[in-house]
Amino acid sequence: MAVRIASDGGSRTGDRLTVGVAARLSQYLRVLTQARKMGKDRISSQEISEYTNINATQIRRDLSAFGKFGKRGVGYNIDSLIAEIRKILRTQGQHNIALFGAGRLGQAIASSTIFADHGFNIAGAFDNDPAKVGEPIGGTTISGYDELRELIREKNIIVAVLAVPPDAAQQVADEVVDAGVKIIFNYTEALLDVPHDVAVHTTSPAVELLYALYFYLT
Amino acid sequence: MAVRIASDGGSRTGDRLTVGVAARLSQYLRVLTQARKMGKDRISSQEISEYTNINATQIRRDLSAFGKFGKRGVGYNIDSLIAEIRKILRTQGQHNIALFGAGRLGQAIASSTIFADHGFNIAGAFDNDPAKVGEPIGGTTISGYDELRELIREKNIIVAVLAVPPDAAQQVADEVVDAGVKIIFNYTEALLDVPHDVAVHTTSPAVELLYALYFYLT
DNA sequence: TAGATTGTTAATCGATTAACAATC
DNA sequence: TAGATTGTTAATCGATTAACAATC
Repeated sequence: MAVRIASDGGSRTGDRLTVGVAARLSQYLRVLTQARKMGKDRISSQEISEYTNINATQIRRDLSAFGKFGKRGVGYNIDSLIAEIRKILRTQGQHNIALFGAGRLGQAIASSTIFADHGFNIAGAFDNDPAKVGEPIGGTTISGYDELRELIREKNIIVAVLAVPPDAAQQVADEVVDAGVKIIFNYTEALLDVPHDVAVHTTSPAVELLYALYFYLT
Repeated sequence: MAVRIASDGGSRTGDRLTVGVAARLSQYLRVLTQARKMGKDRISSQEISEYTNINATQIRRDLSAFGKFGKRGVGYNIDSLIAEIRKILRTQGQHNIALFGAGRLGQAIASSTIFADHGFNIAGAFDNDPAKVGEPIGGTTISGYDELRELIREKNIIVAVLAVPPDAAQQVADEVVDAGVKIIFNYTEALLDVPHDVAVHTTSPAVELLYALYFYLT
């Protein structure tokens, strides 16, 4: 467990990060990972700011609460900053996740590097179409829903990604929750009812557009 | 233009919403739209809270800054609340958007209702594969990049959705910006460099998972 | 009437920002 | 040395929350 620190400017309460800080650190990680992929070695708070729309002072403030990771006049070394943030977020290892739905969206997800880039390994994929069961998808094979419980337990999966039709989403959510999943990433527009100890994250591109449009229109 | 209001508890500065309020109102709209689709007529701030992870008091506070939309002891009428929020966000009409990339992800986007549900009409779709040009996708037809400028001007498009391979993303971004697009919704993990008057929104499911995982692990 | 839920207040806490000395 | 950028302070602003009267 982490060391309890009394005064840190609000980034931690007790030994837990605040929601805001954890969200921002994750954003920095996205930019750093991609910048490294593009061959960059170091980056300034100003550059991170341009890609995240988070104020540069806020970024330096967030980071300096945990140590002096930068070099004045130079910026931050990307490799070491990634390592530091991973340490802070305690997400250094690999995590197995399960994908539900092997349609166009599911296939697009499985063949992209968006999850793998951040240490998430698609360890199981499920579809209710018998014709798809046994077919390869990404680095794994499509399974039927009858193998769900066993695979989730065996691979120690706590994250489920839902890429099923919206009218099937609640049923799949019920099944994965029952099998022990604690975090659901919902690509459908369905509103999911889950127990309080399960977290649901729903992507809603249209919502983000609505709000971007407001600032364009005004 | 809107009426200037002096004192409203911080939800507006001058006649513009603050970023936080606009983002939350968009979230409420997502939940309301989906709740209506599921046949509900009214909803309480507590229910909206459960689906958005935004505090119920905050929700009532946000809404009451613009009028008394609810009924004590009853809740909010979904249809009228949707209309009110659309009025506040000035997004009552239809908006034409353009989709770039007609691969699995692009096809999944075009055939889902996530954009249509919020008034976004995919008025153009582009792919650089000549074999795909002319094929139907969603409610439109795939065009080649040579038709880009004309179509964007003709259909008055200011929003581009990027579902292309990551290594093509910057080039497509450059072209759409040049053609007049002001908002880019980026489904790729690429970091996009654009002029300051263009807004980029990047989806990063893995980032949201990292951060959800942190709160699960601690 | 009794129960439920809004609208609103007041207090606290975290986020944001400008500014600048320190230093690479 | 000159230029750049971090680390940090101080001040302000917006978000969050509990509590509860109003009222459907």
